[in-house]
Amino acid sequence: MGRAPCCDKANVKKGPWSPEEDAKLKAFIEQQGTGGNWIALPQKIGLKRCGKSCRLRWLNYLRPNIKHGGFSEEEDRIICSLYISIGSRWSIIAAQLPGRTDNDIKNYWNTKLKKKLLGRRKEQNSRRDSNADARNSPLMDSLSTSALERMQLHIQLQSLHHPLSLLSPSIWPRFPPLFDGNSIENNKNTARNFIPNDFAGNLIGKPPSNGKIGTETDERENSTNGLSSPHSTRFNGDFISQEKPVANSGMSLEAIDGFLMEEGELQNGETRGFLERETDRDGLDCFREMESTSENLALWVNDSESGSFNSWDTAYILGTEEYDLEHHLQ
DNA sequence: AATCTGGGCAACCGCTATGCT
DNA sequence: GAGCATAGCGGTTGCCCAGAT
Repeated sequence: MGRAPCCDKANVKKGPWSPEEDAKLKAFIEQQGTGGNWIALPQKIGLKRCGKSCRLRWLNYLRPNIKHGGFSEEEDRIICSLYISIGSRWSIIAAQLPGRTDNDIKNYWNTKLKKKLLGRRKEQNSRRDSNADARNSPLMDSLSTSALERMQLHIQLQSLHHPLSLLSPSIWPRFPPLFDGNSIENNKNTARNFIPNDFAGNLIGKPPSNGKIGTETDERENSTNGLSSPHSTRFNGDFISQEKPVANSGMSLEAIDGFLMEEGELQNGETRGFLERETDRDGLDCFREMESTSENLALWVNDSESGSFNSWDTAYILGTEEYDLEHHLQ
């Protein structure tokens, strides 16, 4: 027998929220909080809504200090930086942008930012075709969509800086890391080198107590009234502050700025001061993923259900020097 | 003016993680 | 440890609207 539904689907209203519903929900939560039980909340206040729907409405729309639209360039860069590093972990990305919701960022990325970054330089298509053999390899097939997308972004970035590099028959041109020199500590090929500092220090620094690869839990509404601590994210018990945006991100904002170059600069082959180092390509976990696929598959956390790899999880493993791999693999 | 098309965004769905008994 | 309820997350859907035809 399957699990009982969280609500009576037949008697639950769907679709857009009315101002009256918003007012009811907002007033109740502001006065009494969620009571730690979203499922029971709609009944308490006489809303014919699913508890999950109430939670989503509160988190994404009614919660105080929510910002909608009008993303700044600084926010663009942070989103790009984190997406390239950790992929579509929207809740984590949102944690670094106070007032922004994961849904908002996800929509913004899917509808605007991604196109902004990937849609440039259509004339580069023929060059990319020259690498078709590499892209069609079994190795590439085993990579997650997210990793491929991030790799595509990085390759594009590479092509901007070294236009001839994509003519190379090798799929492993030298990919300079997307970091400034300050964040690279001892070049130990750890995730600390490419995960923004807050993550490296507070999220990756400790192995999970249960030996499982980390999962993150958004704690924004876990307080009793759902109002306090609107920006703290838990990762296996370690909290990171969301009050401190990644201004000191390990990934140089100037590097991300390269994504946002205007077409004229591209045409002129100009760059704006990113990708100065030529030492390695370990700056991005999408490449780490590729290497792992061919050589170190055992290090990977393979989600056999979905068939996808999780590059953030890998970043966790590789980024934790003291982490016991054997323990993880047991 | 009517219809079509695509973008933007709110909301929903399904799955996994977590906590409790 | 098992089973269940709930929370949370990310992907997807579908509606609305503006611009194009």
